[in-house]
Amino acid sequence: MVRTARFTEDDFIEAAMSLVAEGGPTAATMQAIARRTGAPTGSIYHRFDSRSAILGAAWNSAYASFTGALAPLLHQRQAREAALAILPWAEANPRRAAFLLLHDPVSLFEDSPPPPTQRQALDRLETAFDAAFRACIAPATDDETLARARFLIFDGPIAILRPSLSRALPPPPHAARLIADLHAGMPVAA
Amino acid sequence: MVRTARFTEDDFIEAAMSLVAEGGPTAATMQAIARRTGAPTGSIYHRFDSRSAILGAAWNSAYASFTGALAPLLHQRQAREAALAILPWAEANPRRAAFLLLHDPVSLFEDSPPPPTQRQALDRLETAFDAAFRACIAPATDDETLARARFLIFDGPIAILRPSLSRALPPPPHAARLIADLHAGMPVAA
DNA sequence: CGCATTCCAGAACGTGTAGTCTAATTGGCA
DNA sequence: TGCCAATTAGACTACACGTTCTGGAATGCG
Repeated sequence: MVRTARFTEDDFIEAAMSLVAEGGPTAATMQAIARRTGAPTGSIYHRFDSRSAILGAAWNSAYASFTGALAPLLHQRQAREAALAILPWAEANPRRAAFLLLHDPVSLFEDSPPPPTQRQALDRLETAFDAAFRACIAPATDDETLARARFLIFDGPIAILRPSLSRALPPPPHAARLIADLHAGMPVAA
Repeated sequence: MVRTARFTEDDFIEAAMSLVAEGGPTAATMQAIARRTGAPTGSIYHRFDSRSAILGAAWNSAYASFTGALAPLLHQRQAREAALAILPWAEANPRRAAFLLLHDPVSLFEDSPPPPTQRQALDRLETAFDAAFRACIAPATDDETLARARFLIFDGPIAILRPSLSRALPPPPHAARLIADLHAGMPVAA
């Protein structure tokens, strides 16, 4: 290292995340990232091969953070606690949460897919997290139980969280009550 | 009328809807709409002032269809039946459902908002539907009850429906059971 | 039969995009 | 002090996009 770097990879990842969180995938143009970080576009391409590479890195980072918060609870077969854990995670990682949960991933990579290396890393993250999820509901493996658990642990809580996420507000106090009631009235193990 | 029209407004609306349903808002470019309908771009501009006008018309049409299917049930205070009615509606209107429920509306109009006329028409649809929703949960008006009901009637069922919507498949048989269980374990009137 | 009107048709324009290229700057090290 | 690789810097290219423009084709009416 012979010259001190003014910009790190994380600077660009953070900028891309918050731009997507605020204005959707198309808001994260290279020039918008450059403006937000104060870097010229050339410096971004010095760190990343392409725009998809930045978005892919951001996605993997946010996904790893999310699954890292939930996987231990799933392995302990605590479905309710895992669902509730989404709230403090989102409050502690507002940009990551809005980036990951608010916008549709298909729009992120529709123009060009992320580099194969990142795609493989994401595949590993996904299979590891899927294993945790299946461990939580084992021994059931039928489609209905899977869909039910996916709704109770992920999609339901995320739907409850979405209104406050899209307003960049912390989860309201009744969000936790809603999720708890959801699990009380409709247990994962039917 | 002096020359028979080869393309109608609905041709372009339908094309825009299915393009968005399949590939997100950015997939519905004017050239993509032109390709799908077989029309040159000039013919599209003969029917619509702008791209936002097409997307706005598509949105209003889909929203009107959706609320038209649910509002009567809400006025009869049948929250459970309204939530369940989303399934047959989505099965009967697969393109509209995927267009309306799968993708984030903020990405649709982020570049340029729809024409004021359409915006006002949508406002009217929204206030009318909100009145139906409030009639369903009256006399409660507190935030928690509103959020709870919104989740039970709309966001929850939509989250249950989303996986099959994004695969362009009809709702699986267990979707109705899931929604029914949701309302059985967690009634709107707490 | 030709005129007026409606519509089709697609080339052309300006803008904003992702990505490239070349040069200038920086700072540890011999 | 002078070298050299890492990094910044931003002009530049090629392209896709939304939109406009001009011309031609069709059809009801007099």
